[in-house]
Amino acid sequence: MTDPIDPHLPLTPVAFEILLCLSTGEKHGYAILREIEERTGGRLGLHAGSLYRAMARLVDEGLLRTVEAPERESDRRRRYYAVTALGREVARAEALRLHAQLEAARIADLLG
Amino acid sequence: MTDPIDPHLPLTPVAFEILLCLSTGEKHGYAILREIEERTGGRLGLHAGSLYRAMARLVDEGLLRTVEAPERESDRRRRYYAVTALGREVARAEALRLHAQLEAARIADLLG
DNA sequence: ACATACTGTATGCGTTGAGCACATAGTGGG
DNA sequence: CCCACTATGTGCTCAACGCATACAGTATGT
Repeated sequence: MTDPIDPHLPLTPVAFEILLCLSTGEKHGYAILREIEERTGGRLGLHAGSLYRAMARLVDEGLLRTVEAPERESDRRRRYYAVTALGREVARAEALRLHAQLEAARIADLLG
Repeated sequence: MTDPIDPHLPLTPVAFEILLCLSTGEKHGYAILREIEERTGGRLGLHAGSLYRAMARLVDEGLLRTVEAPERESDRRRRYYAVTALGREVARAEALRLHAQLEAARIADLLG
């Protein structure tokens, strides 16, 4: 059978960050931008343009989907996104791949 | 002061794999190819062309350097590579970045 | 009411990195 | 001496991102 997950790997750093961010709840683009900026301490210089394009692509690939804005939302410009079941599986597979890589890094004595 | 490490991050998955591989000793390209193929179980479909081009780029950026072939080497086609001091620092920084990402993944309950 | 700054999404342009096919040469076994 | 395998490398193309820029909605101050 053809694996629905494998062809999406490896995820780009940007794509993986987005999926991680949305794994903890539905959010709109700009909120994701600020969250990643804060979590990485600005180390991953993520530009707005890159983010919105990446999200559009992820929707296209079926890893994300757009959702209705929550009830109390006042700003009608905001577009909310959620991770699909497939997106969650892909993110999990990517996390496992990275985990294996870090095992190798530990063996190579790059970490403590 | 200008940071010599940051501008290299994030590394591409291919570049990081190569640096990891060479962290455990000097090797030639094809050996790296087979080692990555085996370690990732073929999941990272690394093509020869991508590998050699990536290595040339890493040499250009000062993360790798070419070295003399070991004494007992019989196949004169082989070109040996080693990680530079900068390359090792960059690989370490990338490993730390990924480690932080995986922490976030664990919080998002993507891992066990 | 109006100016201004900030929030939020999006597109145009150029560069870079990788997939894939292919080229070419050296090595070793039957 | 074939032929398969090892080993490195190039041409073509496309995907993803950095950066600049555009533009609309929102909030704040005077």
